Amino acid sequence: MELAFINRNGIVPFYYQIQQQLYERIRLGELKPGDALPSEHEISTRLGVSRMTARLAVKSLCELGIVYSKQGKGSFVSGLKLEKNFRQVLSFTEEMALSGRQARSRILGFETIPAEAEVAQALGIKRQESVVRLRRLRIADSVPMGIESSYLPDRLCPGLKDTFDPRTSLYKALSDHYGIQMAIADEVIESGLAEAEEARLLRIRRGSPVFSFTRTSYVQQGRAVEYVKSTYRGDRYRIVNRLVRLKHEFIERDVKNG
Amino acid sequence: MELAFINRNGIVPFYYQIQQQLYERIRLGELKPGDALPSEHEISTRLGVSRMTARLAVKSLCELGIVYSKQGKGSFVSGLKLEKNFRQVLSFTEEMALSGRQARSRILGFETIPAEAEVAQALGIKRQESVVRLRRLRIADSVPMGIESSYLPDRLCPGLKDTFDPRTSLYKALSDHYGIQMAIADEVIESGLAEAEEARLLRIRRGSPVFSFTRTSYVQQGRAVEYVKSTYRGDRYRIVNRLVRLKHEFIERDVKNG
DNA sequence: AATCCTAACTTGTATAGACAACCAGACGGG
DNA sequence: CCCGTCTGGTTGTCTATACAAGTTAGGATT
Repeated sequence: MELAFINRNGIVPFYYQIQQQLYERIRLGELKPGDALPSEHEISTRLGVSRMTARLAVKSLCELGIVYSKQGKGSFVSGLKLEKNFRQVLSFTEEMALSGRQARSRILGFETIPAEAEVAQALGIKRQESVVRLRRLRIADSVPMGIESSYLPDRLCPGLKDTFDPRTSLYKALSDHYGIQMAIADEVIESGLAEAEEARLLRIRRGSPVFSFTRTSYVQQGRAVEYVKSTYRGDRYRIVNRLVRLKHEFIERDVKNG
Repeated sequence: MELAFINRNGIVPFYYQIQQQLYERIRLGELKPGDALPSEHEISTRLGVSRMTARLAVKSLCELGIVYSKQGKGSFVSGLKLEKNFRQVLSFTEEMALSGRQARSRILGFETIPAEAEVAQALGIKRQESVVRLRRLRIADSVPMGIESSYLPDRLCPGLKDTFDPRTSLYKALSDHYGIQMAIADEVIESGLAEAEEARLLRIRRGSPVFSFTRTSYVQQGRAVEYVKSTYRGDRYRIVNRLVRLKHEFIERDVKNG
């Protein structure tokens, strides 16, 4: 186990390298659910970093729900497999990779159109302003899972249609060609029924249960850059989430019944 | 702005007090969306704590999506409102209170029964072992929202039926009478269709879209103490979540499509 | 034998300081 | 005027250390 100072992205922080090493050991099954991670002290002496750096690595895995720490005992691998990550903005492919599935996409449509009211409001632009719409069928292990329609203001990413390589990530294209980096996303999840066209594409019956996701992504200045409406199969897709009862409750108001 | 060492829960960490103070200033509108927070240096000198402590306070607000930080510039209030907290274990009433609604419950059933296979497996007990089942209709602003069935091993909370006051929280009863404190919960969310009895209770049509929640709650030792199956109306209930894009991407493997 | 207590381990909080990376505005030379 | 450079301020990472607090095992005491 060695720390490299450099990778293709330039300098990589120690804590991040340690985080990756630990995750790799978990992913390979060397550390199984319930197993204790090396203690912060052991990591720090073994790798020659300070305990705070080792701690940062473990803490970042905690935030992802992959491990949990108990004061006085140690840090342990949590047995929960995340099928949907509720902490990070992840692309469909990243999400599937986390649960060990092979993701593919089929582009259903890619055009520049005037924004309809709902899209304009979400993106904070005028009605009829040009937006790019990218419609994709998302496929995991050859099974169609969902339909995603992404809307982006054309002004922010002119010529996206020409520069975008469908084999790469949309987020990567936005970052590389336009310097746009997503920071925060708000997501609304609703339960609905498959409409005719959705049912056909997803190979399910009309009226089958589906998830409807509506996601608005923002850059750090708070400006919305992407609005996504998705429909996912209710029979194949489910959301797994781990909730933590915080030591110090963030919300402390007078809530009495429960 | 002063730091108190003690509150009703005992000693409260500095960083948490600072976090609360900052959040209060945001909540009251003293710090508006887009405004810069005091710099870590300013917080540390003004309050007489180290910069790392001030940083911890700001970072915890970042994780909640309430503020964002930019290297070289500062930390800023993000302009987004949080409707539902997806990080903490919250009871129905707490959840409704957060979105400003009045919550009520009607007890549909409360009995001690032998555990069926699904319940036994989730709770890690033998089949046929006694479990308490509490079935409640959850009502928000006089509108029926969902049906919750909680299962608890009778062994862990003998006599719950007698001690439980339906007007108070189940979690509070478990904590007060049995010393049981929830620490972690794993939740699975699925999309489904309302069955006949559910539809009747929720006053919706059979076959309407619903959310199915399955939640297993654990105490810190990792033992399961509660298994909850819920069905919530798809037309009235929705999940709002905020996601954060991490600076260093967690997944760096060969993810090509996105 | 049962109980208490201590020691050694863990994570949690906090300090004081250092340098790097990044940003903006001021300043200067072309 | 334009364009680098400098400079001071910010967050990001990291070190070394210290003590608090929770857990566990084993030894001492009763």
